[in-house]
Amino acid sequence: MARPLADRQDVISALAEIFRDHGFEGASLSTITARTGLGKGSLYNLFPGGKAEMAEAVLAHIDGWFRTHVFEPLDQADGGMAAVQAMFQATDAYFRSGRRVCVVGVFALGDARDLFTEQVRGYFAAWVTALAGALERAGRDPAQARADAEEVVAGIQGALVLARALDDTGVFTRTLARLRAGLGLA
Amino acid sequence: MARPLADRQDVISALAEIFRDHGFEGASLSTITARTGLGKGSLYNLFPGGKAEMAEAVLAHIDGWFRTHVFEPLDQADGGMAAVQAMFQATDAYFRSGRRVCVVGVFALGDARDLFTEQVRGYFAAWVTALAGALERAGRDPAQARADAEEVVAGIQGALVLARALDDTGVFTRTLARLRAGLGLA
DNA sequence: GTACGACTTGACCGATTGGTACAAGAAACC
DNA sequence: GGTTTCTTGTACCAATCGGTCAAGTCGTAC
Repeated sequence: MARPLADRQDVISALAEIFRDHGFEGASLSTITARTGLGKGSLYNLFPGGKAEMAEAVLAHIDGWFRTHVFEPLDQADGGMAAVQAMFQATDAYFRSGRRVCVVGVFALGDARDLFTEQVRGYFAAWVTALAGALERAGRDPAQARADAEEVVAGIQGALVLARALDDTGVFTRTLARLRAGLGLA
Repeated sequence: MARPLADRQDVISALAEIFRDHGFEGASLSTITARTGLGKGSLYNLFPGGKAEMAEAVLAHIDGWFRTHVFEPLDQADGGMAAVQAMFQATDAYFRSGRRVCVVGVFALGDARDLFTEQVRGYFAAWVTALAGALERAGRDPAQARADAEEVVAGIQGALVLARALDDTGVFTRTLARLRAGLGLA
């Protein structure tokens, strides 16, 4: 146990970018070894479960990030819209205004969904629920709050698809602004 | 040249469903032969370019469908909103209320985007442009029309992601209704 | 300095990938 | 029936896939 355990987090971050760019099937072990700089042995030492465990770690990492930076602030929101505003800012920063794409979204559309059903479902469900809760506390009736929340989350995901397809980050920025405006935010 | 050319269209339709379910990388030739019922020989006879040509044919097929059923009606719209209404209906029918996912969207997020950049870009660009045009003729100023069009197309794509992730077609139906309402439609 | 053990490496494994070659089969004309 | 033309299944190919593992490397403890 000599080693300082090093950089599991760094590896996971690198893996996240790889899965983001190539999807689950598209990320071959050779790409992974090339872009992480680690040999297969090291990878299987860190993730004995292979690619599936790597992807799981990435999903857990993302889930953790969103939980602390997005979901929990929304959960703790009092009746104001500050947390919702903050969510938009965090989202824009995280996705780099549409230059980055959502790994969970990529998995959701691809074959990988069947392997990670629960984590994919959980991520989006948590997001919608947290946002709906905050909107409800801000005065909307429950049904409206949920509908608005779904529209925002779907809008963000769709904007990512469009931004990537058109190779135009403007779409993402504009859509985010429209969604914000739709909730009555400046 | 004896054969009546048979069923290329049928094969393309089957291929579309395969790529829809598995993405480009995920659709292996063995799945394709299994689900189309055709041997490799037949497939390479129909599509000498292999998987790439199959995907291209699928994209072209989809593009054709949307052109005749969505884009052109929008282009020919007079000042009314009937064509926009029709678009929503056609979209809901095509995506089976979210049970089906958008092949072009799947390609856009995955590795395949780099192989089919132009077709992916073209599809979404045509959709946004056609819708924006119809909205503009219905009285919106150009910038607003384009923003609204982007929001609708992004919203649809995002709703597909969400519906698939949550395994809940309700999300798709509700989002479509909200988007319609946002344009002032009943 | 030596022994230990966590970590890394890269050759190697069988399975599967996309793609090719080709012989057998089926359909239309004579 | 014979011939020609096209279509089909299948055996095969090199390359690559995800994954394994024996052979090391190297920092630390003694």
